[in-house]
Amino acid sequence: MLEATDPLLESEPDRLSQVPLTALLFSISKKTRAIMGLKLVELGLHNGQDELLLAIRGGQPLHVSVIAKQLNVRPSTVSKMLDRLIEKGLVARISDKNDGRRTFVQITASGQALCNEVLALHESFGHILTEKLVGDPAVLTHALSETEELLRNRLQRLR
Amino acid sequence: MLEATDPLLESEPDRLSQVPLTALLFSISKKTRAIMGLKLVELGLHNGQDELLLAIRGGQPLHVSVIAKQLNVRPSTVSKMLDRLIEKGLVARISDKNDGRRTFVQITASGQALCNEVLALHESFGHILTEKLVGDPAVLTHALSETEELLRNRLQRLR
DNA sequence: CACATCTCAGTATCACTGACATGC
DNA sequence: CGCATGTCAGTGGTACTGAGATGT
Repeated sequence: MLEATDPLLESEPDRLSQVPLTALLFSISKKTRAIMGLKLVELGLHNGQDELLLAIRGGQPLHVSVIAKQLNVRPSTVSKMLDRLIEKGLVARISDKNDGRRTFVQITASGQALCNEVLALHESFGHILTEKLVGDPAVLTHALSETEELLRNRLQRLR
Repeated sequence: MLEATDPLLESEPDRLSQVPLTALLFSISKKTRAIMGLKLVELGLHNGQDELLLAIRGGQPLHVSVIAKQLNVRPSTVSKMLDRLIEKGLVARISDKNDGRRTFVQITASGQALCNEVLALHESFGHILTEKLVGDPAVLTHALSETEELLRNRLQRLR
């Protein structure tokens, strides 16, 4: 159906190969999100909470604004997410004694445990990706790596 | 930082290249969604409405359940999205005279116009992806194509 | 006082479930 | 009647804006 390797298509990449490329990228994004959403529900999580958990899995407390920057969302969004994660006992708010305005966020023991499950999920997801891959995984990784960098730069410029 | 082309990494792909691969994929998904979300707001759209519009851009009316299947969501979700898109004058509900239970969804003229802007957006997005790419675009397209197919199969099995 | 940080209230949207009306 | 299709009500989550509280 898709004939990316057809040399004829490369003669006019500006018009022919871009729309399919973006269509692919959008499709991949939506499906990745959808699949992860289904998997995360099994862990009792929703579609952005894993990212927050992973951000603080190191154990050292992070400030709300730092997390917000990392997740590319507003501090108020993080604050509301924290309410829910705290209710589940996965994270904790800790006041910063050096600066009363700031709030530290720390992962709890059960949050850490869940985090490991999330990581296992990621690994099994990677398994799916590579096990049926006919091409070289390194090629895919490299292509995705480049794509990710482009998007990261782009997003920073837009924010 | 990432050394995907290092042959040493390929010796044990099961453990070494999977987590980075999924991390990349997740990062790409989130960033694509974020960037598109920002762009769509400029068109007065939100993050899933473009997909619905594109689904019916052909002009021929589609049933709600068909659209739902295409977007991988429930018919009730589509129904609520329709309320909002109808309010903006982008789509219309049309009753099916052959089957009173069913509802056709058709794009309006202004919906079609907006759809073209969405497509232009996709094209410019593709431009971003390819213009700074050092490798062969066909390689990237092929890799993404394979990834998309894997995810599609996986999502169908989970649904 | 000006500024930073976070929280809170309110809004919009996606997506789900479950109940219901309608029609085959 | 049983089944399918779509809508509606309600819930829960992300994410935003803008207003406030608190502290530097």
